[in-house]
Amino acid sequence: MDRSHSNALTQKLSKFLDLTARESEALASLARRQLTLKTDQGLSEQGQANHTAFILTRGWAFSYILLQDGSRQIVDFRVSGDFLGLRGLLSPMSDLFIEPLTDIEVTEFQIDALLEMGTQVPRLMSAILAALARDQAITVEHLVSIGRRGALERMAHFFLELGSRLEEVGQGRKDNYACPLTQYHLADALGLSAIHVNRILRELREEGHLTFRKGEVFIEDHGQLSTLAGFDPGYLKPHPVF
Amino acid sequence: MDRSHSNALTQKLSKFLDLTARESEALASLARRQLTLKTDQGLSEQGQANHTAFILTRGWAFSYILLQDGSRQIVDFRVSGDFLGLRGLLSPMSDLFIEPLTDIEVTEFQIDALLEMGTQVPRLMSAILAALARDQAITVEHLVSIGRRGALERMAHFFLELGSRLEEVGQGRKDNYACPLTQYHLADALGLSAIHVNRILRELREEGHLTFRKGEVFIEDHGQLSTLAGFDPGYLKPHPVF
DNA sequence: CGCCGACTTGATGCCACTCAAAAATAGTGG
DNA sequence: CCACTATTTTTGAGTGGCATCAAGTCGGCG
Repeated sequence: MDRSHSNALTQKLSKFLDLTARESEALASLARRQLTLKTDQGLSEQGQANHTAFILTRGWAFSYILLQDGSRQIVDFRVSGDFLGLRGLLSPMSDLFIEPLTDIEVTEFQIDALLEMGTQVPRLMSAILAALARDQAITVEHLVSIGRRGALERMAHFFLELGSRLEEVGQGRKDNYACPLTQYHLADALGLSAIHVNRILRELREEGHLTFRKGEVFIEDHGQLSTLAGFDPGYLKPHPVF
Repeated sequence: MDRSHSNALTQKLSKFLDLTARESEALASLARRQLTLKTDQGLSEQGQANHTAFILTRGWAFSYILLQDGSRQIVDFRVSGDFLGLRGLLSPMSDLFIEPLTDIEVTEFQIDALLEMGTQVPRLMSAILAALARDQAITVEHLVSIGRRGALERMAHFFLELGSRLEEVGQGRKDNYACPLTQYHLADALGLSAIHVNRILRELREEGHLTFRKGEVFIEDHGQLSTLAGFDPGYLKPHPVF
């Protein structure tokens, strides 16, 4: 897997199937431009208009929904290799916002062109479906966490998932990685209050399970914590496509 | 839209784009067989093996995840016209179960054949992506409900969504429809205890908002309740595809 | 008729929220 | 480099929403 300098789209889809040289080339030609965005530049608007979506190549972003009472539900944090705004091109999505969490780099591509390409190289279409399906599996797992796990398990599960996803894209180890979130982000992602997040973090730290300090996460005993949180990374692993 | 007797797949996808006669025919040829399933026959297993998925044509089903402590999180209730098990073919999904809630009828189709067809009729592929994206939008809305809405708004939002979805497929009116769920189902879908579900239902009834009795739902003032619950059906409406 | 699943209601308790505010940290301009 | 401000983190006290425990009612069905 020595494609670290090739196209972001190529890297993403190669997680789901082995690309031939020809396929890689074709994909690479889809990338329109590299963009650098700062913290306050939302990118939900960008895409809708000109039928483009993005792949995140550096930094963190997050997608969220704002309720009328001003509260916020964060749907997912997006890291290197994740699609941004792909779903918004395919369905209404009312009011899902996407915002950089740090300064980010993204590569832009056109959905039309991608679909067009799918007709010539069918396997690519499967890969895109698989990527979409994986995102859906992640959302479902968050739903389960918020619906049926206590605050502590929920928090633990969250950091375990994050660790796995980051390790997968070479951004750290599953039990030790950089993480630029604030406790407010955690609160809005996990359906808790920021204050309670703080207490739970303390509890996790004092129990020797996990430390989250100054933008870095340490997980003491990954196996033990996985059991505690009911974390089974099965839903994250891409699986071979036809 | 007088295709009520045509193929289920045709009906489903025609929500997202206008099919030509040729396209309809091609799609119709994908359906392998009609199955009738009873309440206790799960169908997660069925699909995975032989690469088939289903469209629900009659009755209700639901998808859920079981946690190790025995609790259950229902992800979605599926009604006529919804896909069943499509995502499971594309990603691992660890342990998402799908089960009939009533006796149901489904039409089976092969994912491979569907993808294959997409290469010849590209617009179909867009429609499938759109259908998947809509399911994702629904899941996200559930996430928001559980994460950030109080029990009463959450319950109201749930019945409002259900009403819209049922009306869309001609299974009732958005403010009055048949609904075979038990309070336990509601509890596991909404992240509440069954007992609390009961109290909230009573409150909704006494406040004159909504009645759920003997498998039937009445919504008094749809507009008012929508405001109360923060329900905006935008995320449900299919939107034109390229 | 007796059983069982679904629904209902009351009492009690805890988990997580809100309100309030201080301490630590980071960012900014003089 | 330091004062100043904004953000983030931390802690305490009090409250409330929702869970749990317990038990009784209703209707359907063998």
